[in-house]
Amino acid sequence: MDEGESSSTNSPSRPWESYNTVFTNAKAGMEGVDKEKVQRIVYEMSKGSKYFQNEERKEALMKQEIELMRDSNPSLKGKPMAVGGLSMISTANYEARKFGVRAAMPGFIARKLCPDLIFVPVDFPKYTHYSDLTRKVFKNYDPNFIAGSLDEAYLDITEVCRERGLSGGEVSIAEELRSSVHSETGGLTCSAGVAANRLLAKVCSDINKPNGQFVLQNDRSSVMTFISSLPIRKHRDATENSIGPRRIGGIGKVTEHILKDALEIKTCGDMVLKGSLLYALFTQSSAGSNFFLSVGLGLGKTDTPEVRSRKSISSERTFAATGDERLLYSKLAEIAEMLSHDMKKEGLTARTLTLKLKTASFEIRSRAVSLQRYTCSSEDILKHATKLLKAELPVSIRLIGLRMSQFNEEIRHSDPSQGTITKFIVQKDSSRQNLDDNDSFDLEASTNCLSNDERLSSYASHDTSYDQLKEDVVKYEEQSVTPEQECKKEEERPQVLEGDALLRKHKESKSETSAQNTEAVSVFPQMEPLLWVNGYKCNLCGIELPPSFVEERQEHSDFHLAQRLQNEESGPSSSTTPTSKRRILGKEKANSKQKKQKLNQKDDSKHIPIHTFFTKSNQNSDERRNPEEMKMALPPPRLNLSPSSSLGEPRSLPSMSDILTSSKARNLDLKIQTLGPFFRVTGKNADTGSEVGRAEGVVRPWFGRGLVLHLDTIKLTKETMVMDKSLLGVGLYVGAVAIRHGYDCGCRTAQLLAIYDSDLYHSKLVRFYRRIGFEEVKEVSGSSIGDMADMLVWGGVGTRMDANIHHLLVKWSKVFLKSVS
DNA sequence: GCGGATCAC
DNA sequence: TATGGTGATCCGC
Repeated sequence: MDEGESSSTNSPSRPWESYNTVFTNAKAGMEGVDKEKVQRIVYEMSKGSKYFQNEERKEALMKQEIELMRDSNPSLKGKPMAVGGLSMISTANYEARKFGVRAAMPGFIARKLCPDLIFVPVDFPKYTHYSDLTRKVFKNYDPNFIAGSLDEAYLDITEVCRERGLSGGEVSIAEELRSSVHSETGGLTCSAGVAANRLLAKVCSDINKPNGQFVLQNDRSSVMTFISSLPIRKHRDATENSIGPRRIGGIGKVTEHILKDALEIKTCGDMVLKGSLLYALFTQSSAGSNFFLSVGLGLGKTDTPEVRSRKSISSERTFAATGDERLLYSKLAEIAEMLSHDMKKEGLTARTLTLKLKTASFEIRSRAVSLQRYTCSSEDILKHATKLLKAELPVSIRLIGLRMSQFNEEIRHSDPSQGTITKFIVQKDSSRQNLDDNDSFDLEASTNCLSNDERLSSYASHDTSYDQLKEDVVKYEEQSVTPEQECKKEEERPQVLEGDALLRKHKESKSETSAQNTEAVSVFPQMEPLLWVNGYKCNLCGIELPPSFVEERQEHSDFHLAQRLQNEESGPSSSTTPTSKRRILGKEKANSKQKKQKLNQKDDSKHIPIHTFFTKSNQNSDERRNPEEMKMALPPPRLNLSPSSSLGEPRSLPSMSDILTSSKARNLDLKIQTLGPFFRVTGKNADTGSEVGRAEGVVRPWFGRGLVLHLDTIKLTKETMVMDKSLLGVGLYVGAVAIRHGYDCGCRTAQLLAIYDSDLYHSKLVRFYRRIGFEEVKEVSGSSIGDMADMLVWGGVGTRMDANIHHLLVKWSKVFLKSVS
C-alpha cells in the first residue's frame, strides 16, 4: 500500500490522508518529498471549497504530466519554477517538484508549498520552436519517428542499430541522441528509454529521469522480470530502490483503483496471474482484459500507427461560476463563434452538436443533438446550443463547451489546412512495412530546460523468444485468445517431439486440409485423398467432424497420415487400431519412454486427441460408472459428435453435433480446445472470422460431488451484443458447447462464480447467468470458513451459481433440436 | 444516438 | 480569490 492511500489505514486525526490527490502521485523529481506535508497542505488549502466537495464525492482528481518548460534567463537556473498562473500550472521543474509542486496543480496551492516558486507564463511558440529542433535530430535516426506530442516521440532505431552492428549499441545510440538534442537545442536535456515496444519504452524512459536513460534488453526473461514487478500505475517507494516513477499508458486513477482495491492487482505480474478474472469482468477492448493481459506480458505496439483523422472538434471555456442566464447565453455565443471559426479553418462540417457544462459544483454534464444537415456556421451552432442550454436552466455554471462530431466525410479534405495535408502525405509515404520490433527512447528535460520526452524505437531481433511471444499476442489480438494460455503453449513448444515435428512437416504441404467442406485434400500423395463428405464426414473412416473443428480435422488427417506411414514401414499386417499416434510412429527409445509419455500428454493436451473420436461407447459408459478414477486422471473429454448418441441418453438431449449443426445455421463457428482438464470454447462469426464469444473453464473434482464443470468465463464481445441483441444467442451456443463438453466428461454439475467487483458488474453477471439457466447457490463473501474452499478455487468473492448439466441440456434441447430439423 | 466516464497530453 | 482545454474511446442504455 503506497503513500497511505488506503482509507482503511487513515487515522481520524489525519484527515488529509484520505484526500487522494493527484499531487502526490508518481512524478519524476518527487523522490524524498515529504508527501504527508504536501498532502496536508493541499488538504488544508482545499478544505471546504466546492471543488474539494466535488472531489470528495468523486474521490478523484487526475491529471498527467507534461514536461515542458524553458527559461532562457540563466539566473533562474536551479530555482523552482512553474509554468502557468495562480489558478493552474501546467508543469514544474525538478526544483519545484522537490516541494511537491507538479503539473495540474493550482498555482495558489503550489505557492503555498513553495513560497519562492517562480511563475513563468506559457509560451507556445517557444515550445514549438524547440520541439522542431528536437524533431530535426530525431529525423536523423528515424525519418518516420512518431511525434507523440511536443515533448515526446517514439523512434525506431532498428536500422541505426543494425548499421552499427554491435549488440548493446542501444546504449551509445541513446547517449548520442540525447547529447545531440542537448547541443542542437542549446542546452535542453532529455531522457530516453529503449525497449522492444512503445509501451515498455515509455516506462523505461521514466526510470532515470531527469536527463538519463534506461535500456531494457529485448529478451523474454528480461522483459518479464522487468514488467512483473512493475506497479500498474504508481511509482515505487523512493526508499525501496533508486527506480523512479513508472506508469503504464492507459491506466489512470480510476482503473488503478479498480484493479488495486477490487481485484488486488497491484503489479503487471498480477494482471497475468488474475487473467481469467479480468477476462470475466471486462469485455474485450483496449480498456478490456486483452489490454490488461498484454500489459502484464509487457507487450506493446511497435508499428507506426495509421494517421487518424479527427472525429470531433470542440471549444470550451471556464469562467467564474454564474447562474445569470444572459451571461451564460453570451458565453455560449462566444464559444459557438470560436468553434465555428475552428471548423471553417479546418474545412469541416458536422451534424452532431454536444453541449458540455460544468456546474458550480464541478459536475460534468453533456447534452447532444444530431442535426438534419451538416453545418459549421456559428448561427446554426448557437441556435441549437441555445436550445440545449435552455433545457438545463436554471443552473450555476463554471464551464461551457461545444463540440461538433459526425463530420461530412465527403468534404472533409476539400479545404484542409496546409499543415494537415502535408502531415498526412508525409506519414502515409513513410509508413514502413514489417516493423517487427522497436527499441524506443523517451527523453525528458531537466531543470531550467524545455523538458523533452522523446522516444525512439528500433528493430533488432536478437532474441527470437520474445519476438515469438509478441507475434503470439498479435495473433491473440486477432483471435481473442488469452495471452497467458498462449504463453504456456509457447513454453511447451521446445518439448514437441520428433514424431510430432515429422507430422507437422507433412502437414505443411496440406495446411488447407481442415479448411473447407468437401474440398478433397491429399493427405499423402499416393493414397486416397481425404474427403469431408457433406462437409463433415471423413470418407476414409466415416468419422463425423464439424468443419469448425479445424484443429481436430488437422489431427484427424494426421492420423490417417500416421497410419499410412506405419503401414508402409511395417507392412500391411500392422495394426489399424489407432491408440496413440506416437506409438504408431514408434520412434521412442525404451529408456526415455516414460519421460516422453509425460511430454506427449502435455503436448497432446492442446487439442483433443484423435483417439477420443474412436472411443467405443462401452468404454465411455465404463468410465462414467467410475467417476473416482476420472477424478485422479482428469482424462481428456469424450467427444460425442454423433446425433444418435451411443451413451444411451434420452433422445431429447442435444448432442455436440446437434449444437454445432444448429450454430452453423446461425453463421456461428464454434470450436473447443482442451489443455489437460482445461477447456476453451470459442465462437466466431463464420463470415468475418472474428471472435464473438467464448467460454473457458476446467473439469475438476469438487469436494465429494465427483466431477464438476467449472466455468471461469462466459464472455461475449461487444460486437456480439450489437449483432445479436439476445444474450441467449451466441452466449447460449458457447455455453452449450461447454456444458455438453462437461456432460461428455462425466460432469453432473456446472458451477461458476459471478465475481463481486462492483454492484454494476455483479448484478449484470448474475442476471446473465440466470438467464442461461444457472441458479444462485450461495454468496461467497469470505465471512465464513465454508467460503474458504470457494474463495481458494475462484480467487475471489461473489455469487456461486450452479446448474444441473442434464437439466440445462434438457432445457436447451428444443433450441438445438428444432433448428436441426 | 445520447450521456456519463475515463484517459492522454 | 482560486482547480484547464482538446480529443478520443468505451460502456450502458
